[in-house]
Amino acid sequence: MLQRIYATAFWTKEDLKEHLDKLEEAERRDHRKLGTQLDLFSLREEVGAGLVLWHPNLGVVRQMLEDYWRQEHRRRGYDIIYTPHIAKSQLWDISGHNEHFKDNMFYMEVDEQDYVLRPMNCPFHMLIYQAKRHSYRNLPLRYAELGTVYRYERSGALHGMTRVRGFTQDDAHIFCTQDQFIEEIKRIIDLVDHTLKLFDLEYTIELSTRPEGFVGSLEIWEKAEAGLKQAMEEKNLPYVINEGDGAFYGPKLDFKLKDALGRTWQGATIQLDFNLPIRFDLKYTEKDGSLQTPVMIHRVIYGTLERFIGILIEHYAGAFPTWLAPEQVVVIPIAERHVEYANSIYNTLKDMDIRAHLDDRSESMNYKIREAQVNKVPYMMVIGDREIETNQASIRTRTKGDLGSKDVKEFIELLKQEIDSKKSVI
RNA sequence: GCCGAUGUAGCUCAACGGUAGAGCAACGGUUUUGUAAACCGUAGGUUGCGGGUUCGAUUCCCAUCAUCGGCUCCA
Repeated sequence: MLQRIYATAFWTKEDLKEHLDKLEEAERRDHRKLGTQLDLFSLREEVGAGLVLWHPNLGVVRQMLEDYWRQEHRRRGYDIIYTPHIAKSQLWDISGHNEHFKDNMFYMEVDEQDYVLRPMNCPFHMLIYQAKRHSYRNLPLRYAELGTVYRYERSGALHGMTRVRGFTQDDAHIFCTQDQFIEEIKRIIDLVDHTLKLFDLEYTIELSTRPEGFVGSLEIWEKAEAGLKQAMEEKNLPYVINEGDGAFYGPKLDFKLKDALGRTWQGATIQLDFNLPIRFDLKYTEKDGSLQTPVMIHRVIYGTLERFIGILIEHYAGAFPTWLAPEQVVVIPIAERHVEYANSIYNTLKDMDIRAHLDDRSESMNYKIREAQVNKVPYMMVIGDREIETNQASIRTRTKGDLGSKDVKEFIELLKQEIDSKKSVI
């Protein structure tokens, strides 16, 4: 009989202590723990493994990410589309998913027809492309969708929000000519870099090249790989090459993010696809009138909202920057006679579209402050006799503590600036 | 899916063969407070679900679902 034994060894006591400190910190930042503590999300046995319930607090964070995403995509020439979450099995025969991913898909039968809960969005996007004739003149076409998909992941692979069975990809498919895809890839890299910088996330990039059993011509693979390398070099970004690790349908660039435990997670990915456009018989008319097959790029920026936000929770240790914070300000009247003035401040905040809450419970100021701190609310406005006299508010931040009294109007202006710029200014 | 572990109140945990207990949260009351927890009280559980062993199971056994650590796989 074989017995497996795991051990971790250290040369010195200091190394051991460092390791233990790191574990403790990782536990403190664990998104699953913070998910309960901060009332962000839950998983329920009766719903099913790997299916996330987003609570109102995390709903706010998601909305902010989605708003930012839509704005950036509109700005960068994407068309936003919506497609169904299920499709007849026939569609997945065309795409080849039934052949390759059968074990990972959810099937159902209705009216003696087989349907599939979609594991990917691409087939739908290609059908939209197919809906009309295309000319080289209107390429590239960029279809984007926050597409929710379902994949039957192995039970042992599930992990909090970062590895689940139902998730929303911030997906897009770009249809372009062979002369355009390098430029398109550079544009995507820009968007990824811009987005990850916004969250102060560090990443590493991996380029995966042609595997055994690839589809498409050697010529286009070489052009594609060279194109990806060229794009990386022109962007002056370091990357490592995973020789032969590309998908059978095309080479790809993967952006890896780290969680609190130092584990790396796949985030953004940019994949060239020489296969699906052929399977779906996609065409466009070239200058000379001939019909050509477009190059398709699959790409995600966040990857999935579930995983990305899980990583963000750990990255910020639950203390979201003001623009993302579920609750941005708590107004704390010290005694009952301060509630009226506090309420007027609260109404002003609300009118300014700032996520605020008036804590007018008959609890002590210290209790309210503690609760706001525990909930990691970025700002507290404490209101007492002094503040009412001077038309001010005593400002406390979750990180710097008491900042003293400030003019209410001026403070709200700063706060608004901080939210709009998505950067800390106070 | 595999190897190992765990599942007790909303949360964090205790009790471990003799009809479940605390703190916090919730609710009611008192208190009106100056920068991280005022005080008193009330309520809350077929111990994940199903079976078995036993006079008796939260406790032991089996199965199942879920979670956790690792492997494999992936966004």
